[in-house]
Amino acid sequence: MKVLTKKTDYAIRALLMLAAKKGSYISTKAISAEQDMPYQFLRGVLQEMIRHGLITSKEGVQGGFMLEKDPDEISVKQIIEIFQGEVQVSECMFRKQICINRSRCVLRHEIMRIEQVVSGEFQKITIGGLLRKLTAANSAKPALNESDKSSSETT
Amino acid sequence: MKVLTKKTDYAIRALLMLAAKKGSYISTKAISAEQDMPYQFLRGVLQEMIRHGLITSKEGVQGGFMLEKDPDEISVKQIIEIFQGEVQVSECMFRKQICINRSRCVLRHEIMRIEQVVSGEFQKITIGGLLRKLTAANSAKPALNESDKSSSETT
DNA sequence: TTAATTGATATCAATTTAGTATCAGTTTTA
DNA sequence: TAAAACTGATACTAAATTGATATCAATTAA
Repeated sequence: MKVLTKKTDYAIRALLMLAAKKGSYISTKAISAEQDMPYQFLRGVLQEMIRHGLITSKEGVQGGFMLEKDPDEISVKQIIEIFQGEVQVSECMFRKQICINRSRCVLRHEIMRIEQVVSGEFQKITIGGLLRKLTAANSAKPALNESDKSSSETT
Repeated sequence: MKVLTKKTDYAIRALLMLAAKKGSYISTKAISAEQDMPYQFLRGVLQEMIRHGLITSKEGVQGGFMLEKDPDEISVKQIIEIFQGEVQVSECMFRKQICINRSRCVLRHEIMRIEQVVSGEFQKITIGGLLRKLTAANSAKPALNESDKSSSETT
């Protein structure tokens, strides 16, 4: 059970970069190089975020993307919803067919409770919040955007 | 973002039926008919659960499947793990590559916290618990396994 | 012996996910 | 003004996952 897709992951990390340099344009090339994401794929992700009003762009040389919204107003939940759709359980089975039998209903009720929990947790996490943690981590340790194998838990 | 796949859904509901008639064998045919699940697909799901020791089977006429474990010892988390793998975030990116850069690490930390929350919620829900809710619902309202459009919220 | 059943596979189609390629248009700058 | 560095908009592809079907062998009860 995988929670985040690549698109969501790339989107969040791109937004973190844009938030860190709010007010200036950063090119797809710069983001993809620094964050190690496939260039063309990232372009698609960024364009999708323009459509959703999270960022703006400037064409041509010195162009790129810039954060549009307040980082504290962008939640991970919003980003997930853009790239993976609403946090929900089993699409059709609980929504379209509307509770076929009791065991489905009982199960559905419990699952929907979890849906709320998960959704709420993702809403709590914002780009602004993540960025502050990121900056705090950076000031504690010298390396800024380099590889960091010291804090690696394999989990 | 879909939480449960069909396999997990079918598995849970099949287990609920087996738990309700613990000690006796129920055939795939009976389960698939009552719960409206595709016969061959369900067979695969049931066989997978045998391999994981949740149920046992008896071949031949009057054969079928029987619950092996205590319903209170079977959590939805276990079932998800059988059919969808461990509740985790973005496989490779946080595990295999072990924290490539800081933004990934910070994000990972938050996501892993949610992972714990979600996982914990799924662990709380057991077949036994669901069954009790199911029975309580059934005694409140007459219909046992029939369609139930009265308690339908479209969400 | 036959019908009902599971065991074990093999196969398939649709969807989703991840990624690549291309061409047109825009803007800076040399 | 022309080239280079960009985005906009699509079209395409490959691989993985999901959901489902089909088949044949073995087993068991009646």
